[in-house]
Amino acid sequence: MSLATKYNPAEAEAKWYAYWMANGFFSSKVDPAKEPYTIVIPPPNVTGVLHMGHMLNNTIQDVLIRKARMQGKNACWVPGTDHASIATEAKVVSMLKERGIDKKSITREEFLKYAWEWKEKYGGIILEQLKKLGASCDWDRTKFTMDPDLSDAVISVFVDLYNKGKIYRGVRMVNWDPQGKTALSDDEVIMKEISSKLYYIRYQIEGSEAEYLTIATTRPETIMADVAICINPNDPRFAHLKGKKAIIPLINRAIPIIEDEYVDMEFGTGCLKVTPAHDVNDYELGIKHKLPVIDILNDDGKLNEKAQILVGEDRFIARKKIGKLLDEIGQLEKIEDYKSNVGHSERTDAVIEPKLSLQWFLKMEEITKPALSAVMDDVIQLYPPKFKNMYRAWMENVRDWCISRQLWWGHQIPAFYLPNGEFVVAKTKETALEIANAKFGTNFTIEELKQDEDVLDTWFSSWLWPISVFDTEVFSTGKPNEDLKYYYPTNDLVTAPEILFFWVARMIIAGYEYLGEKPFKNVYLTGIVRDKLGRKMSKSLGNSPDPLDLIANYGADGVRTGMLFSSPAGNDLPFDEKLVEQGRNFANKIWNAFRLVKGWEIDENASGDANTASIDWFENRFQQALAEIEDHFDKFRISDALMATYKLVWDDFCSWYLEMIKPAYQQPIDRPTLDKTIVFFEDILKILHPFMPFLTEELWQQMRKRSTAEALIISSWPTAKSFDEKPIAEASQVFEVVSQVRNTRNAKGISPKESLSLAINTKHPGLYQKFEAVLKKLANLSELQFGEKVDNAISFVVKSDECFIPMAAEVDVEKERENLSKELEYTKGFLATVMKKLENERFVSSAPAAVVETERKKQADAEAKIKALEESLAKLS
RNA sequence: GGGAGUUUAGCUCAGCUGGUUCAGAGCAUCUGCCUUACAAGCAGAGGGUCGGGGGUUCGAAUCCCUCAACUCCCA
Repeated sequence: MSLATKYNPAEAEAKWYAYWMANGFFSSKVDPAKEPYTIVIPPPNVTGVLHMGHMLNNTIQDVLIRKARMQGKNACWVPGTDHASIATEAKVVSMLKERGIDKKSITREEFLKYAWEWKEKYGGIILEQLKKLGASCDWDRTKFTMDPDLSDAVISVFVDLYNKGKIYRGVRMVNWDPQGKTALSDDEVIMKEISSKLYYIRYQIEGSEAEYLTIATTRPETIMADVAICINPNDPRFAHLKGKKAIIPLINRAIPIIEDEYVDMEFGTGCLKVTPAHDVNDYELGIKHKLPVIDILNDDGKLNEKAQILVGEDRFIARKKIGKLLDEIGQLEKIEDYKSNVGHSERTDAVIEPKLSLQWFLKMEEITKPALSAVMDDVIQLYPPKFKNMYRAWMENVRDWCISRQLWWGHQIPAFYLPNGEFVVAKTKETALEIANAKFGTNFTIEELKQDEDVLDTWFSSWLWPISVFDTEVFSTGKPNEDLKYYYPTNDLVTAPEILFFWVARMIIAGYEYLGEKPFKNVYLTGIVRDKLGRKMSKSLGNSPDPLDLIANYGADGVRTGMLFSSPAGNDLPFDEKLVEQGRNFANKIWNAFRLVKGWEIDENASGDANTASIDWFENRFQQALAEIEDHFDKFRISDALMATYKLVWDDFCSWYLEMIKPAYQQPIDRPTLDKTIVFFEDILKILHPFMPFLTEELWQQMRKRSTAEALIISSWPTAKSFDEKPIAEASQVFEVVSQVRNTRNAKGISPKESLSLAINTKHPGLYQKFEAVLKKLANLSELQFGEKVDNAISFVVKSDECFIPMAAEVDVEKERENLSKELEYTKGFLATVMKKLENERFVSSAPAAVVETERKKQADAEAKIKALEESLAKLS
């Protein structure tokens, strides 16, 4: 035996990945004769590194694509990355900072040069890491959202939607990240519960020295931006204040007291300060009551001169100082502890500042309609379907999408501002100039046009991904190319529920808007990978293992199966290294099964008759398991498909089948059995391949000499055939007898080496005779007899068959009686529950015939078993 | 505050439109084994009032009501 007792993954992984690549097995070309099966990768951040979430997500995609490939489909998995504006720009800014360069001191062009350098250096590392996992992407198709053609597509779409009147520019309250100095979409804001303080502040009533009202606020630093105090018109406490004015403390500016039922009389003091520039609700209120807007904060979150006091102070420092100042002049009534939900930037974690600013928006109301019905009508299927509700809630209450970002890294908005204060949207500056001069009858020069400084939200490019990876021109031409016609719509999308709205919904929107067709048929939503304590794995917590270390320690196949053991769709995966250990052990088990089979000598003259029953059983059992596995795959129950495969391989193939046909030590095997066993092994390698590509290819190639065209990765998936339940049931009855004999050994402390004899009192001796060789081998029996009564024996009952193991030593009759009685009691109890049903007239008359029939069968089985047990008991005396 | 989801063995989860010994699987635990494919293993075993309560039904983990706990989304 030349093979090591332990599988060494590292070597196989490097070898076979290179082999698959060299032979172009991952690549896909349009072929109308074949059915396409397409997945587009959720593009990871170009400068990111592989984390556990990617591992789970991409393992699932690879399982799906490898299976489809083996099923003869034209499998195409398109890889790529996105430019992740905010995250990447933040990284570049801090890289420049380390080099002593301030972003403000350099031009946009210089900055972009650094950014591209950064991208060239770190970009694509993540794709190389995916190869270690075994990802069988068509790497020739690798795309990046800022590739020139993909960028062109983004710009075309912007211009198109603008021309259709769906994109507009407007002043809106946005989520402002003062640290990243950019607007964020609602989805990029994370709400966190924060302990803060509620400040109770007194505002003097104008024209009355002693009279004042009190407001409660968590943001005292914004009082200088107050433009009104609002009371509820139904609130008797403040009726006397109607029409009067209040004076803002510290700056002594008088503001009107207005009335609106919006004010909650229960909350705080019932008086609300209205600050339209710094609160979304106040902004709406301001519009309703035609109030002015005073914005006292700069883009960086510091107070500006409109605040009059504390100019230049940071908002949080100002908050504390205002509190102190108010206290000094006696206008601070009290401070209470208070918990509130405060928005934080997903990227920088800065507290979000509601801010009025001029941004670009996409109107969502009309454009989302086909995308909503596609999911509601299951034209696009979500797995698990529970996410439909969430999807609908979002789509029905969707707000216009703020698509501009105050960044440089990304697609610069193609809007050009003219000296006359107007602007023109066009793909290029040249076109913009033509349009401008034609429209306004002007003679502007190209130098006079100034392009919008902002870039587009990254999602505004990735929402085109399932289209633009195949065809970037269709957005302007309307004519799909051959690739797009063939591969679109794609089949399955595998992604995280967190981005169901950000990305999945928007891809659906774009798909219908530009092709009138869904971008994918199925959306498989994975869970979040968490640590043992249930925390999300993150770099900042340091609770995530390095995926590449895991691969090095447990093998890619071990990690892949480990990730899938416990990850039903949509459920979080509480990661435990035990799982990948189990995966590794499984790989090793298969490896050793191979060592066994590979080590057998052949006796060409030997007959295989003794093994025909075993072979017949496994053939049917394999088909039964295959049907089950296919069903799991159809329903996207990937972990269940893996578990069914795992049990078939470990329990049925290794623990039963191989033991059944295994020749005695150093004895040869017969040719027919070996040939059949190798076919079984090959089928097993096939169904394992999507989960464990490396190990299976390695063993496949060692099994026989293979040509390139015979590689496992492109071999054909086993064909499902109908199967016969009978041999499966017969074998399981025989296995039950084997287990009972082993159990008896265990209970009596008899060594497995000591052979026993067995007598069975049965109406079906043929069943046992068929498996006689197997029974003798697996239970270590010297003799198998059929007959009525055996003296001094331990007995047990399987189905209605009495089994006796004669003992050399005296059997403890009382103990045996006790055991048999116990089982008799149980069976009688069971029979009673069955009879209760059958004696119930209403059950017999109202239950379906098949159900009644099974109950009758249960009755017959139980009665037979009771009879056998009673006979065994009688023999004990 | 509004909505959704979850609750089944120590852990992670199956259990489809109520009815096959339906109370399951994997892991973990316990017992005995280094039996020449595999100790990363082999052979056995134990373990749950299906969150609580009520109802519908011949029959409920499954359907309805109610309470409780946890999670997520939105405000």
